[in-house]
This record gives sequence, C-alpha cells and structure tokens, in this order.
Amino acid sequence: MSPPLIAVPLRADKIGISKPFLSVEGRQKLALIASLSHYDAGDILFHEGDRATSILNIVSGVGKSYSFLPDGREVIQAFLFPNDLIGPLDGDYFVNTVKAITPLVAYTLPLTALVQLLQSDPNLQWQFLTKACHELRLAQQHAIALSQNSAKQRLLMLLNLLRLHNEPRGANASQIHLPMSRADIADYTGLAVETVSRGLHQLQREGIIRLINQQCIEIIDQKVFTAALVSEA
Amino acid sequence: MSPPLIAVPLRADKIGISKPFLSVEGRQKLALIASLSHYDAGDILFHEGDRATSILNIVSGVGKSYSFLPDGREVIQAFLFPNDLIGPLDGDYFVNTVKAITPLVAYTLPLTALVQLLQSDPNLQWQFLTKACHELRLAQQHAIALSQNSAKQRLLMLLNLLRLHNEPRGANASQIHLPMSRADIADYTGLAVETVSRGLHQLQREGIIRLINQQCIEIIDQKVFTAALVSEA
DNA sequence: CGTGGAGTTGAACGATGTCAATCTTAGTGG
DNA sequence: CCACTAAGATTGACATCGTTCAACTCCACG
Repeated sequence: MSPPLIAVPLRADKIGISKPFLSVEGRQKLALIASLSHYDAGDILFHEGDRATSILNIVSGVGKSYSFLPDGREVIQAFLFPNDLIGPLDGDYFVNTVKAITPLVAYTLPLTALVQLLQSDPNLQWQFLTKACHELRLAQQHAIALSQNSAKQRLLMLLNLLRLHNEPRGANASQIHLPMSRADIADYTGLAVETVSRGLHQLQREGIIRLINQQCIEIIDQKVFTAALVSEA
Repeated sequence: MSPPLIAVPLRADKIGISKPFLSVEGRQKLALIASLSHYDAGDILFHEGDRATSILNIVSGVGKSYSFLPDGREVIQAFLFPNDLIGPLDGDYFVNTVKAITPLVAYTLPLTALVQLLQSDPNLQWQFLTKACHELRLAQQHAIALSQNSAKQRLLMLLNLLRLHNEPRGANASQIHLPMSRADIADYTGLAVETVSRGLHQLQREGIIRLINQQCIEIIDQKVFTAALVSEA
C-alpha cells in the first residue's frame, strides 16, 4: 500500500480556542522517530514535486508554504508556525514548496516510520485526523477571506492570524510582529503589494492600528479591531 | 473524550486521478452502522450550529455546504457529490449548513458508532485520514481559485470540477450538467450573479464552450478548454 | 557616503460590483 | 392546451475598488 498524503500544514491553534497539538504520550512516541534540524531564513525545506521522505514539526520560527501560478506569481497557501506540521503531500510528492521566513528549528519525522506508527496506534492517528479536519476548516476560512473582495478585510484577517500566534509569546498582546515581507502578505491575501501598503496605512488613518515599524504593528483598541474584523464591509 | 471533528466534506475524486473512496471491506463495516435516507431538492440536511449526531455519505444527488457572511451573503464552501461525506464539524457542532440541490440519497452514519469504529480500526481510520488530507488540498485549490482575480478563470475551474463529476455518469463527456443555480455558482466562486452570466457568455463568444440551456453546457474542444484552464490570465 | 532592495505614494486604467430593466423558463391553474 | 405568473437569467449603464506603471523615499548594508 502506497503511503498517501499524511501530512498537511497542520496548525495547532489558529482560530480562537487552542488545544495542545498532541498528547504528552503522543509527543513521546513521535520523539522516538524524530531528529532536530536547524534552518536559516530563506532556506527551502521542501521543493514542490520532490519525493517526500519525511515531514517536519516546527519547534520555532516561521515558514511559508507556497506554489506558483502559471503566470509566475507566487501563491502562499499558508504561513507555518511553531507546532505546525509541514508537508502537504500528494501520494509521495510535495505539492508545495516550503521556505523558512525566519531562522527555523524543526523535528524531522521520517515518513515510513510515521506511517507505521500511526497505523499501529489508533489513538495517535486519531489526533492527526482531528488535526487534519481542523486544518481543513482553516483552509476553508482562508478561502472565504479571499472570496471577500474587501482588501481591508483580508488584511484584518491576516493581522488577526498573526495576533493569535503572537500572544503566546508573552509579548505585549497589542503588539503584532510581522515576520514576513509585504510581498509575502500580498501573495497570501491575493492582493498587490501596493494595495497591502495602502490598506495598512488606511487602517492606521482610521485609528484601528498603528504602524510602529515595518515589522511591528500595534492594535490601538482590541474591541475596535475585532469589531472591524467581523463586520467590515 | 469528546469526539472532535470527524467529518468534513470528503470528496472521493475531484482532481484528476480518482481512487475509490473506501475499500470494499471498509464499506461493509460502515454499512453495519448505516441506514439509508432520502431527501428532496431544497431540503436542509444539517443546520449550522446544530449538534451533530450523525454524518452522511452521499449515494446520489448533489448538495451544497455553505455558511453566511456577516452581511448576509451566502458562501458556498463546497459542492457535495456522490461518495462524499457530509458533515464538517467543530467539536460536536456543525459549522456549515448543508442543503440538497437535487433530490438526494445518502447513508446516515451515527457519530458515536463511527467514532468507536474508527478508533478500533486503524486501517479504516487511515482511509478517513487520507481522505481528509485530500480534501484539505482541494480546499486549498479552491482558495487559490478565489484569490485569482479573473472571473473567467474561476468559472473555468468550476466547470472543470463539474466535468470530472459528470464523466463517470457515462453521459457525453463533452456535455456538462449544472445542477445548481447561477446564484449558487456566484456564491461558490465569490462573484456576482451578473458576472457569472457575463463570464459564461464570454466563454461562449470565445468558442470555448456552448450554452445548450441553463442546466447544460458543452465543451467545444477539450484541448482548448484545458489550455484555457491552465494558462488563462 | 553610495547602492540596492523593500516600501510607499500618485495617477490612470480596467475589471467587477451594483442597480435597474428586460427576457426566459418552469410551474400553475383555468 | 394555453395563458399567466413568479423566479431565475440576461443585458446595459454606471460607480467603485484594486491593479498597473512609474516615481520616489527609506533603510540596511557595503
């Protein structure tokens, strides 16, 4: 039996309530087949079309999973954060290229060992299934976000995504760190870089956010922010 | 342990190569806990927010899984075809409303029984995991389609989706049946109904398709069609 | 100091949404 | 069997928003 797609960009906790990615027990079992790797910012972890021999579990750092449109533009399917699993597969092959945006540390999980482990451990596999379903919902939400035409709305959703990933880091909850470039944001939101820039400054003019520097944004008022996130036209 | 999201709109074979949804063995085991139900066109199978006690496996007919934007517009996450599993859950609750577009026949799978079955049968669960991952990729492709601005491109992708689901039915392979309304197409592609109409007629003017009637479209030349699908700006 | 890449800003164009009117279709009842 | 009706689909005119192209600014790095 060919090992079909196991992995996917699985994110632990993106929208609202977060649950631990794996049980302690599950982590221990995975640790037995895992090894730690370090990557520099800009390193490519996997190439689209490559044969997959392993998938990664991010420990720290941020990455992006993307592919190319026929016209050469880049489309970012997902940003990858700590606790995420990296490796969207089709059969044995990667369907996306994955690149480190910041320096990145990750566990390497050999594919064959992982498949065997999951097949023999329904409980652990169950956690992966749960995760995959959760991930699916996030992808659908992303799709919705993209189908809404408002550039402002798309940017707000991205900021909210980053906000939820920043909080655990203990930093000031109203400060959002943007590890990726404007071009990455554009490729993720499906907008032009110029529109991203204009949109962010527009949000600043409206008093919703404050641009501290290119990598850092402050949310003026959480309530106003979430209100805009939900109801903006 | 609360049974987390199991189900998701799982489609068997959407893009290119199709594999049977479940092994014969798997089907037999599921059949033991399943019962058959019939629905009329327009019937609502599940309500967003309802507590889920079961999920469905479509035998025949077409459905749609959708939710509402704050402004009241409807967003269609996915069209559901035979062999699909219906029931995107979050915890025990449905996150989407599901409605029958055509008369629909489906197996009902009680949730608790299904969870137990999967937990005790790693092989069967594996097929569900595989399916969920496949589904995830489809959702991502849908997201890409929506992020591409060209209305024509979005329509071509929808037509291709329907084409792949029509072929098995043995009908003339160049004929595509559209079971859903223009409004549904609009809600799926993120376009306005008027744009859908204009786009289809535009494709006809370009000689790519022919509008036979409101529910039926013919592809003039497969090669031209797929070429447009891939490379259209 | 330059130099180059990333980010910002401006102006014009084009695609799509919106509104309103018209046409088609399917379904109903006489 | 036909006329009527209401919902769906199409078409046109116009407004809006985002893209595109181009120039400019701001840093980071040598």
